[in-house]
Amino acid sequence: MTAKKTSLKDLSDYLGLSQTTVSRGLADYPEVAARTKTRIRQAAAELNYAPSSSAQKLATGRALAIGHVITLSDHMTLNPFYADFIAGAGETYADSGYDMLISMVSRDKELETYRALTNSQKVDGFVLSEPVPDDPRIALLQELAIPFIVHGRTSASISTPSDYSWLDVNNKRGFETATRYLLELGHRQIALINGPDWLSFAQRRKAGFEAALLDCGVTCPEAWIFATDMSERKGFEIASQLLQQRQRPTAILCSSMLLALGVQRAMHSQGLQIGADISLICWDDCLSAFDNQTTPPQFTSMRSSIFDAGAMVAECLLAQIESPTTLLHARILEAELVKGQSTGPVKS
Amino acid sequence: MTAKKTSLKDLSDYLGLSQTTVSRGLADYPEVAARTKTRIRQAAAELNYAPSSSAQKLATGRALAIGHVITLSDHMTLNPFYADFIAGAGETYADSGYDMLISMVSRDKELETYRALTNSQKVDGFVLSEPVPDDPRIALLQELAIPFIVHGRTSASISTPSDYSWLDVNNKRGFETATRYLLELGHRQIALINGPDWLSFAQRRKAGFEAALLDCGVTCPEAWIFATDMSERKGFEIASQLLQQRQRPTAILCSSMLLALGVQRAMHSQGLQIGADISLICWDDCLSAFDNQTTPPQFTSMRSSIFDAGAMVAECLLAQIESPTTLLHARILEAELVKGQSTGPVKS
DNA sequence: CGGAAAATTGAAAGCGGTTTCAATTGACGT
DNA sequence: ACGTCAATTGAAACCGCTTTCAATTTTCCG
Repeated sequence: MTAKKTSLKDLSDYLGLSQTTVSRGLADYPEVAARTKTRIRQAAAELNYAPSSSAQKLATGRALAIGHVITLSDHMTLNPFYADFIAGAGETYADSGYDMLISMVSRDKELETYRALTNSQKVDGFVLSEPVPDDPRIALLQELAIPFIVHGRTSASISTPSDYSWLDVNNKRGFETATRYLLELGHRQIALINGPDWLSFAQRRKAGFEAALLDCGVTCPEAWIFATDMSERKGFEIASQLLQQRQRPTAILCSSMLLALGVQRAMHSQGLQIGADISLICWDDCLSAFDNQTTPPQFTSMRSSIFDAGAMVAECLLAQIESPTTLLHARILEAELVKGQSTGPVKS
Repeated sequence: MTAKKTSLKDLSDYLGLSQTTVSRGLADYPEVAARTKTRIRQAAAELNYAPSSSAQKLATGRALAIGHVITLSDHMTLNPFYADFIAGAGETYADSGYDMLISMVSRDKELETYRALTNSQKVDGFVLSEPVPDDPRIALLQELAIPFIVHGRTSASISTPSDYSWLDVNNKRGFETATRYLLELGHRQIALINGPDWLSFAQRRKAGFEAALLDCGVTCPEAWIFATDMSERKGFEIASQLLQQRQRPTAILCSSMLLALGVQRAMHSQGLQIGADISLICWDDCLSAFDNQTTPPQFTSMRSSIFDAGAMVAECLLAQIESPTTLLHARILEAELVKGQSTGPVKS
């Protein structure tokens, strides 16, 4: 019943043309007569022809695919930020005819996976996420000489030219701005619930937080700075503990909306009014599952769409792949302070 | 500097053997002498040889890849459930040497994408998610004669043999059990906040809910049954409205923990105590970002790990691909009722 | 030691495209 | 009608691996 897949040969036989001409016709080469092209296209559609991707890859050497290697941590957690990021990137790939290859591996197989994907030529490039300072993946990919781009960056300052491509949001300035805003509102007792402290972005946010405080001569006890997984539950647990102390903060800065939801729950369960009793600002990645887009928004936040970031990262990478002469990309995005209902002047 | 990728030919030349033997040696064919094999392996490691995947695909006809086509809906939302599901499947693929190919496309390009991936032989099979009754994707894939498995199922009852493979959780029984539990606690005014009503799983959950009610002669006003996107915000909005009615439910059943979090926020903001004033049961997919695993759990829920489901689905599909004689898989999982802090006897 | 059977290894034909270089066809000017 | 040059089309090599079938080498026994 189901005839075998039609190959180029089938198609050319059917048309009474050579494979060469048909191949060219489909690729829209100028030297093929217009009439022939139409004929070819029509026959292709008729026979439902699609070139075998592997044959194409073999012949051209291009895989037309981008790799994302995701490490499932110990608790097998795939964070929702990554999901939105991937969605953004994926859309761009699809629009450009690229495929997205995702490898879920444990951390100990991570480097090996990059190497294998590269050697077997399954992908034309990689996107790295969640860089850590001095990330070994970067060194490896440079050695393998395969194009890649980092979402985030390791440790270089913005102005230092780096030897790899990256696109990052200005985490430091973002939290500096947020902190300043709290300070303007009169807050002096501010706690920070940050992401895992080995990640570069978390380090930068903390730096921004501290810079703003320092600038105003305000200090924050070490015990009020938390580095944690960014889950609702952690937000709840940390805030619950924080709010029971005799001396408690009048404002809290969270590295994600998930954490903020947890904090909110803790506040509610202790009968505290968000915005009135305690102010809260969170980073808002504009995740589709947590939209903070009501007017006014539920949370005052530093907003920067991670979906859009995914799309931009993908674009840069593809540009780099398609024209190898392209210089490295290094780009910083600014997050926007969005005033919502979760902040207010400090209670006197 | 970076030498060209080593090919099989390079390797065999280096060893003074034929490509045939080297190829066989690497694939561990029995007819290759043990000593030769070791020599080959060693040289391969030395030269950092990895076969070109496209050449391999071309020669064997197997892509060693599974496709997941994800449609970004109008709001470009990628739901977090899917992320966990994918993670589970991805892990299985990686363990079996398969790649995961993800295509993010708009809904109108969906079918076309399945067709293209199949025709270009980029994948050996597909995993479908979120089936709708009479899903056109199923018909298409059957026509294309490519292996696939559905997470969920269309409309057949459990016992009816279906003409495609699927793995589903018993949504109907799950919500029937949950509803019964609420009834046992004395609740008679129960509202349902369900997922989008065109999705099969939502229809089944609703059926379970109604079956349990009917069984006890309890009725639920149509206005208390909601079909909605499963986001925190929707949960909040719906519950806010629901709780302001003069006659309000004493218990609420939610199709996801995300919705439950929103409901919880609405209750808090109206000064209601969850579990005491109003009981709440939600479906818990064990998403990594929302763990409900404290003891006792925050929410009473019907629990069934979607990560595990992803892994199981992947296993079934791979089995089907590797031995085409394998019969279709059709398997149902039961969700577990986990009693948490969000339910209590009805207030009299 | 001779020869058949068993163990290894190789040559070459695909797999299904792309691309180089040559061949054919057609148009045009004289 | 004929030569010339541009416009089209083809033949065949090649991409890197698998696999069929044949060739070669060993091993084993009478």
